[in-house]
Amino acid sequence: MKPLRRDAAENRERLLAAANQVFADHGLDAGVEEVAQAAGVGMGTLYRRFPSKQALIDALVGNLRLELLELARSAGEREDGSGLRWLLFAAGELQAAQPACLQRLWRHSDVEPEAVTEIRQAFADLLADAQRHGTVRPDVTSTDITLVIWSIVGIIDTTGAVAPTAWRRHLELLLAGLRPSGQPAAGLTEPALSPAAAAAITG
Amino acid sequence: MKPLRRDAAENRERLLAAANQVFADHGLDAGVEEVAQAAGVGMGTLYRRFPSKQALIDALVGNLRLELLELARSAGEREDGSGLRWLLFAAGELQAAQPACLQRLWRHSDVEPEAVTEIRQAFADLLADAQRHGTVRPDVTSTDITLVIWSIVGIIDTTGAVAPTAWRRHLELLLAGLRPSGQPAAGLTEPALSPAAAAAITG
Amino acid sequence: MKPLRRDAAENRERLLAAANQVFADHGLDAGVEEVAQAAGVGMGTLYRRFPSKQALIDALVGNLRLELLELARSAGEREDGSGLRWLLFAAGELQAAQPACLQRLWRHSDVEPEAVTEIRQAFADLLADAQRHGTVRPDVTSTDITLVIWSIVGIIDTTGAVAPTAWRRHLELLLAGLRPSGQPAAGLTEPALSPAAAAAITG
Amino acid sequence: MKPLRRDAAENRERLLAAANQVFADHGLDAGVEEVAQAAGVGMGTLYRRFPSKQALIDALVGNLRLELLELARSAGEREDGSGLRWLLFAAGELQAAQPACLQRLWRHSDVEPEAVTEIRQAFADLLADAQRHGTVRPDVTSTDITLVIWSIVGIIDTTGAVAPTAWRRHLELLLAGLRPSGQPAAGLTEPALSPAAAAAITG
DNA sequence: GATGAATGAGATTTCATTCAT
DNA sequence: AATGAATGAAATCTCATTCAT
Repeated sequence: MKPLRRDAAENRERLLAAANQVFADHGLDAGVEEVAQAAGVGMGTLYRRFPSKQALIDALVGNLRLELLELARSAGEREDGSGLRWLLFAAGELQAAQPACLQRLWRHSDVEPEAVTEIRQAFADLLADAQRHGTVRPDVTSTDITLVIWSIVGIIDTTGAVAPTAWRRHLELLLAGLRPSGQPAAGLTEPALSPAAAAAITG
Repeated sequence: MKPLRRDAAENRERLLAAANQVFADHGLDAGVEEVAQAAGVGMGTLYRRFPSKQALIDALVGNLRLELLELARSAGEREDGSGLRWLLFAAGELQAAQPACLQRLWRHSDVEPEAVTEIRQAFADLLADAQRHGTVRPDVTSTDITLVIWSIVGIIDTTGAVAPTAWRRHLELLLAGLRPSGQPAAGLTEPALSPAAAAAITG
Repeated sequence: MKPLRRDAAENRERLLAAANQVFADHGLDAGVEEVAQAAGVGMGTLYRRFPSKQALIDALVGNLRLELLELARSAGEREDGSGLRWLLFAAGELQAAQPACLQRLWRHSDVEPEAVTEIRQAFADLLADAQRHGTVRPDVTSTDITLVIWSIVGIIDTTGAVAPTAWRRHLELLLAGLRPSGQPAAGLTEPALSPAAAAAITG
Repeated sequence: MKPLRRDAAENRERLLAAANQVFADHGLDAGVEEVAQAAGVGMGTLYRRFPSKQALIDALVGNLRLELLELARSAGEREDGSGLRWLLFAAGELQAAQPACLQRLWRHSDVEPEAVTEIRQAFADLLADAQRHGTVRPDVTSTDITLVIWSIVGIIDTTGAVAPTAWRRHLELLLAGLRPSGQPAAGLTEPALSPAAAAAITG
């Protein structure tokens, strides 16, 4: 596993960036040739770096998982019960910024499986922490948080192209649903999706 | 637009049912030949009924939109403020039962546009009704409800194959987030997604 | 395993014939597109009949093996000790006429394995018969006959394009080598390869 | 045509040796990259020494032809009529030891054409010598000997990987076929191909 | 001179769509 | 009208050859 030559490493990065762009714009069905062109390299270079289209997608997924892991670790350092909320927003930002393979991100695949496990554990710990601090009702489970993420993915998947921050307000509402019974709901600070945008999305 | 002969109409229905099954099982990338086989007809018949694969998908989308419209109209007849909640659950059931083209359902397309408009209006009315009855906080907008639906779509898309009812609990949490500040949160009656299922999905 | 429609069966035959021609002329490395064009059909038709290039080659090999089996059975009906000689010449003719996949014909592959077994057995029986009739020396084994065939394959492979009958005289010499010690050698009735042809082959 | 620097000459030899190995193991379709790796050099070095894959193969062919020429000259020094037999066995040994490009060895190509001519002439002379000594029947021609060689090539090509000496017994039989009518056949001293090996080859 | 990354034409294979039977 | 075979453009992937380091 020797390190890549500098030019090779550059091409690898350009390919990943191009793939992110192309797949985000045209979906994972976009041809690899388009990716290669967007990266400014030939087909052969793409296939030298990534032995198959799947491997290219996997690399994107893996990168994203690792970035999420970084965020999860950062969130774990907070000790005031705000880590869960912080991580959910941070994960949303990351996913909204890199929507190329959202559909594969949380689907079974063998890329960086330890990262997934650790992220899941981090969410569980942060949930417990939040519940200890009384900001989340006690009957919420770890898998409820998982669903929160998948819910956000669904929103970004639908609205991302037109209203890339619409998910934030939805997350606020979700978090309001998680608060303990007695605790008063905070006001919604994020703006709602504009009706015009909603109409543009749905047709 | 003369009516179809009876056998032709039968073929049409069988094709739609087969498409629903096949696309739900293998995604929209599944081949049209598989659909024709599942319907027990030849390719020529499929293309006589639907001039393109896209037209077939559009027909599924249109049907679903019309069914949702039916539900929306039913919900509108409720006058006790419960219509919004009822419609959201009913729409979830429908979407979980027919996950073939969820991703296209709420994307721009010219199939049954009046239905979409009317559904959107129905949600707006039901929201106003709920707010009038004090079951939803007043700063929730109509597009917030739209996002609730897309959120549920995201959940079903991810969990549907393994845990087809997992979305219900999430919707309960979401609805809890919509409740006015003073109103105490109800207990969660739907079961949470099992950790085993979550692990099976994510890998 | 329903029978093919007439037109489909025709196309199948034309593809096999075209493949025989193209592979014989340009080797197995020839592109499948060339085969399709030679058959006068589109690529899709080729791949509808044969799911891969390998399957196409296998079909050729299988056909040839079955034809050889027919010959072997015919040879077995002779009871005057001449069956071995007859079969060797007949197999030579067949192989010289269809040199497309000689190299795969006798290599391990799972096409019609029973045919191979039966052919091998036929040769063994014919050898024993010839030895009983005193036309082949007793220390010749069944695998010696196998090598005779592979030897002929080598000749056809090299000379087939220029001198498609050159193998015959070589087979006469080989058979002379198999005769019992006392038996006088017959005259060579087949013409020798012309020096000009040999020079043309070797360069 | 200045001589190569010592290290360059070394690289050339290592490339030829590697090509012999790789092509023998995986056929001439093996990639040039594999050859370069086996030789422990980079692609650029390979292409500096040999301007194309064909040139590399040609070099192997040329070497083999020159080695055969050496053998032919040695055989010519024998004056007891045994030269032909000796050369055929020696050529067989050489070809069995270097089976990388047997199929090209006797095909038209412009590498070392004088060697080919001289080898052919040597065989013709040795044949005449053998006939003069009465060890080969008079109606055998020079091209018959050529076919003997190609026959051996066919055997090695098929059996070489499993039974690298199987060709010897076949050559004995062939030589028996060449002996004059009156001369008694010698016993076969080489072992026959085992049935197990034959089965392993054919499948 | 040596290296190995980059190139891109060409190979195999798929599949939405058309058309002869 | 129904069938399913035929079509061919487009996708993924390979590899002999070139070229920047």
